[in-house]
Amino acid sequence: MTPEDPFCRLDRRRQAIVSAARKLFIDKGYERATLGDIVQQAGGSLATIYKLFGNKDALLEAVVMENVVSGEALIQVAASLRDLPGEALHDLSKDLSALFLDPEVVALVRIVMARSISDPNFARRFFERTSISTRNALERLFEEWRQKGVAMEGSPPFLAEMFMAPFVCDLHTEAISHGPGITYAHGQLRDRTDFFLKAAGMLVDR
Amino acid sequence: MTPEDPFCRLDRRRQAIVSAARKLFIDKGYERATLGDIVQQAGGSLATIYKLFGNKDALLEAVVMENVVSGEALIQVAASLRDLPGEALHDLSKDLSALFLDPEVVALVRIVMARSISDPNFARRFFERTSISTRNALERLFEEWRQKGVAMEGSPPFLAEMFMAPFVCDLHTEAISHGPGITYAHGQLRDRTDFFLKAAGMLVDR
DNA sequence: GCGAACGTGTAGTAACTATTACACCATTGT
DNA sequence: ACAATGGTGTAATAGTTACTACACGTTCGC
Repeated sequence: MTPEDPFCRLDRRRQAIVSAARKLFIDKGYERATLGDIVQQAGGSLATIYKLFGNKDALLEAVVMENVVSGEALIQVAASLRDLPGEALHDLSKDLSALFLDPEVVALVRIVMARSISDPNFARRFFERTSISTRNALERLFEEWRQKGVAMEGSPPFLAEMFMAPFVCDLHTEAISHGPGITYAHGQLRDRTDFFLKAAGMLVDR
Repeated sequence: MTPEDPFCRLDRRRQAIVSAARKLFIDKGYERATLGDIVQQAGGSLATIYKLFGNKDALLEAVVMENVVSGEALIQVAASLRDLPGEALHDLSKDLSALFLDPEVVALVRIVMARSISDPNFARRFFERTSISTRNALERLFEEWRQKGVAMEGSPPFLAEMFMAPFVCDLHTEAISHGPGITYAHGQLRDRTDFFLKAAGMLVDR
């Protein structure tokens, strides 16, 4: 009658706390979300939070690092499904924009950027596990293509940067303007990618 | 013996307060910078702050809005000094990157993004007076060139977005990674602009 | 010089928050 | 059933903060 996970109650509590904390940090920001709020939403007890995390900072660390998503996987999938680089990049631009504009991701970026003022290292760690990791994977992909003989103008790091810039720019815009979400006009993502392909000398004729 | 500005003491006080507040908001963030800190640094009295601004939020508003810088002026200057669009854009890329990576600008972006969580309208106003205003000016410039017969592929809004993306991306990176400042490798800015010019079909031969 | 407007300094208030301490239930292995 | 472990609920602490109230000194027009 107790089919509980092997990590019985404590772990469910932990998940409930992290989940409630994430919601509240996203809604009100780190400083304005109080531990009282979190306990009220997660149920359980304040003492449990301190047993599990030690302090509020560590709770934020857990919330953020458990929700870190890199675009690395997307890149590998897009590259493996498509033979032509152009097509792979078109797919990738759709996936990347969806990932970067996910409201939870945007909200996390806001929180981390706020925190970066008083804890620069924390922000840098977050940034390395998300954006930098994505850029590195893209860089490796360009390098791989180049070695297979795909024609391209510009070094892989440069191309990776130029390909990602519009998506990072969207993420930044969304995070700061706090708008209702960016929606792409029909063909806009395609135009972007074609723009990149042309400049990179990777556009297969017409 | 009193060559004070016409706006005598009160205005000097106001400037001292805004200046001290800016420094402290930048160093510690909005929430962690206390009015006590500000009074201590600016001299004067807490009562004066409340007489001048009413509350802490309004002080932030004053600090941020008095330091808003748009790239609009840079665009007009670059356009008027150079005849060839390509050369104007090369100049502009240097000026824009310098503006967007100015440590004070980056720090303000961090503060505003943090504040956007609890005051979305404030952040949107800031964003409109900086990034959007710059993009609009760039858009008008492309439109002007087009009407003068300059060949280009893509609509002015699209081109403006694509030209600005790498600079916004740098700003975002700098704000979140809190690094020691981005320094461009020799020729990197030039490569970026050439990359854009080629994709936009604006590269004059060779 | 004088009086009034103007800033200043100080002290106080009321609210809030992270963190700790501790006495109760509940669940579990035996 | 029983003790022990583990989580809960509550309450208290200690520190901080935005904001207010007020009496004192300073400046300025005249």
